[in-house]
Amino acid sequence: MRYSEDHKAQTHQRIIKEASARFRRDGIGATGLQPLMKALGLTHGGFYAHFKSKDELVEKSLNQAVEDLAAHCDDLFSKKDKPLAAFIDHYLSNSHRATPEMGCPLPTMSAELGQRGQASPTTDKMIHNRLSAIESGLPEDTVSKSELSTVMLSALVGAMVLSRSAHDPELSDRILETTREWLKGQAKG
Amino acid sequence: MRYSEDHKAQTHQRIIKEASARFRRDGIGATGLQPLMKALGLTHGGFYAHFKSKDELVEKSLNQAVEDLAAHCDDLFSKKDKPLAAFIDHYLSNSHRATPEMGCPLPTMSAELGQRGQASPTTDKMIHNRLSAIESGLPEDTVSKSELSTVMLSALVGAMVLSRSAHDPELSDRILETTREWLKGQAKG
DNA sequence: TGTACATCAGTGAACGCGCGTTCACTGATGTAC
DNA sequence: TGTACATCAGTGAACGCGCGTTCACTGATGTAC
Repeated sequence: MRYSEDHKAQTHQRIIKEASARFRRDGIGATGLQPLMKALGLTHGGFYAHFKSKDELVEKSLNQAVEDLAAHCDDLFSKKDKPLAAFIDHYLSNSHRATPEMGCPLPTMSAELGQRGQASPTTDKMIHNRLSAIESGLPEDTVSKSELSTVMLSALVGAMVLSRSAHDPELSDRILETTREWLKGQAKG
Repeated sequence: MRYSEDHKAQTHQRIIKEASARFRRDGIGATGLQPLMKALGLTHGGFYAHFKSKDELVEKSLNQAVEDLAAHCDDLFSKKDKPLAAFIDHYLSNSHRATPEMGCPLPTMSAELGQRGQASPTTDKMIHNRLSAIESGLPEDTVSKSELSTVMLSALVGAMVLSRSAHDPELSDRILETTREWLKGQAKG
């Protein structure tokens, strides 16, 4: 072989990783396959040796992002003693707002996935992951954990969408901070 | 004149109206000017007699949507005795979920506006409108009206984004219903 | 040890298509004389 | 009353461009004999 044994698998993963970042940062429709492959030092023709279509790449990128973030989330929930507060702080942080390409796909991709008619079980898996993470961080004696975690996820996603689209930095900050502190208040029970 | 005196102004408005619907339903990038003009029985060449670019149309469409929804909202708040509960019911209704083209631009357009670098004072105006509407519907004795209305708007927008992107109808319904009932509980004070 | 062949990840030209945008033009009307 | 001209909303062909996708090919490697 001209390449090492797992070379193709590595390239496959590199494409997914780069795509998953670009889809979140620029949007799915605005991400071209040609520039994407070029950024990896490859030519666009080779793309179809790895994926049968752009839609398949979207699906796989989403899956990858879900797994990465689930791992990251588990990590956070196992290390901190107040994991839910830490999660909220992280989700509604300036750094998450500034780096959509590394962040949660829900505020960046889900609207477009809906519009493209590309909602899939993967989208649901992502939502369920987030919901159960939040739920596991709620105090034992919380009355309606499932309901509260649903509302909390809605507020997290909505606040990030709004703060990213606000033109005035003060408005953007205020949305983030207010929602963050309020949710942490709720998280205490 | 070949056309009535306000003919051009009418066409101008028809373009804005159709665009504002398509932008919300399909996304900005996925909406072509050619199909848009065709749907109005016009040819695409004439577009630039009305707008200097697609971006200008986006901006004006958003402005139009903001004004329409503000009017609709004022109407709702003046007629009902529990306007905030009615607003929440309406925002998180099945019918709003099913007709993004007639609904709030925040869940449908704001993420893309951010990604396009097209966030503008109009986006902020839309957010401020919604915030003050919600705030005006909160009970007199609410402790931190401004904070609560911010969180409520985040939850409204997030719940709509999530429910529209969910693949499983049950999950979609559950997000809508749970957030709706929970927010109405908060609205009571 | 040397030669012929198979493998296969990646190459790059080409495909048709729709995009946003430009522009010379049309043709029905109102106005001037 | 009739003719020449100005107006201007809308027409439709054309522009260059990037898109997703296809495909015949390359060339470095491992294998067979």
